[in-house]
Amino acid sequence: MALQKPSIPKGTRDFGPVEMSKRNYIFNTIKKVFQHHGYSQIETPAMENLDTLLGKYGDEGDKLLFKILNSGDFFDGVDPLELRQSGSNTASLKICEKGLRYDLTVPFARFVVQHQHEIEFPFKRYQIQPVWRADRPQKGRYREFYQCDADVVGSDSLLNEADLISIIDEVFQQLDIRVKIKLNNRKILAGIAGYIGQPDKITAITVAIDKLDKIGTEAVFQELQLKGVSVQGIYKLEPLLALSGNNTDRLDSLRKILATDTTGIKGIDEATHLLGILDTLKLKSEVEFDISLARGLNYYTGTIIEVKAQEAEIGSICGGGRYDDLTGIFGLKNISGVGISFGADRIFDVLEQLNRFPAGAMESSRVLFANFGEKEALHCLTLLPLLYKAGIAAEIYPDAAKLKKQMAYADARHIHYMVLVGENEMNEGNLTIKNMVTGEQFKASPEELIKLAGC
RNA sequence: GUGGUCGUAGCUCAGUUGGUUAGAGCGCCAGAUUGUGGCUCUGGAGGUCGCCGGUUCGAACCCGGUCUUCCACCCCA
Repeated sequence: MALQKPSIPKGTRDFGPVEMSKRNYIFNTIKKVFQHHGYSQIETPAMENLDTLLGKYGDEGDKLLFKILNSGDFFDGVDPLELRQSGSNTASLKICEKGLRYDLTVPFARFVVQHQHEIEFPFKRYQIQPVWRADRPQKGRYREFYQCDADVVGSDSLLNEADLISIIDEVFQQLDIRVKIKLNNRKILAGIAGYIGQPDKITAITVAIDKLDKIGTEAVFQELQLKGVSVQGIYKLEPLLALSGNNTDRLDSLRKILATDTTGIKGIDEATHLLGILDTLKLKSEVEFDISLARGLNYYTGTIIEVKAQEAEIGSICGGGRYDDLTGIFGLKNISGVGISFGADRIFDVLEQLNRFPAGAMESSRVLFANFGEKEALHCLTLLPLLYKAGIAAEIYPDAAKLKKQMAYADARHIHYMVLVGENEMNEGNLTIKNMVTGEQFKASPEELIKLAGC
């Protein structure tokens, strides 16, 4: 067999020990905050039935689904002629019944409906798992990446939104990333679409104005025209996008403009109420009400949340929102949910860029016993359990290699203490401890080692 | 899905109009130092120039295809 060059699929990555330490630092931080706020963990399978996934993310989303070819003879019972004529998209549905999950929210909705009788509502769950998108990779954009989701279903109280936003605030506080939390409300966007007389164009309008700060007002108007929004509509839209003042000012102005639109007013009420709650929470992060925030996912119906890193140029690192009827499609009506999703991989990129991983994020042993030979090694092996019992990560170098090599190994792995027990130490009944950071070296007892390495 | 871009040592990258034996820094290994890492010095190993094909007396260099990387759209964490 010809030697084959090993490789992994486009848009996927391997993670080495150093990267995993750093990733675990992110996951652990997020996980801990989720748990403190009373969320319980669940997991769902990597693959879902395709009909669970299809139609939940819009046409674009459907295209980005990875589909899994049926096992066995997938052509069995399929008319080849019909297959050929139906086009590759439709054809794929005839030979694939499963797909890789695209996010964690839809599988969660499925989970809630399927297990509704075992669940205590309101149900607060968190989930940290990879998702897959058949997108074209770019920086900060992968085909396999992790999402860290927290959702509350079965309660439409805005306290849930506030709780999730304070989670966001806490997580980024702990990770030492300065962020801006942007808020909007889908009902306001619907109200705007109604106000300018084109409620049917809500998607086109939201997608277009979402690009406002990126491409500017002119380009947004051009795109709107292209999408069939009338000139009068755009004329009415203009002052809305130009609103100024603080969050409250802008909401108040909006309230006057959208006065006759009940949906719009409801959205404004929600946003105002939420901002009021957040005010009393005294968050560390800046919270901004932003009318141009749209977010693509079709299922959002109320609050929309997006988080941007202040110090790094990267897409959003966390997003979320309220969806009133996600479970409805699976047969469970009147269950409202709200959730957020941290993009762990982008957060990784931000921390890497800002060099903000703490030194302690490097997981490694704290103590390395040098190996001077069989007899000495056995002696060290009897000491190791003492360290383990004290919760200290420790190991012995497996080979009686040159000390130089063993020390270089400790150095490379950032091991803090090297313990030397050779013939002399064994006879004297003590240890030589070398601090690999300061370089100082001294004799001590095992108890002193534990005391030293333990803190 | 559309348009572009990149690929040379483990890593970051040089490599002249196509011309003999493809280089550097870092890293790695060994020695200077038989129980002492980092710093220094000396030496060494390491290459299908992404892959396949074409043009040519001759290709890392030119052409086509393909895979990968990154970028702009689209969309998104």
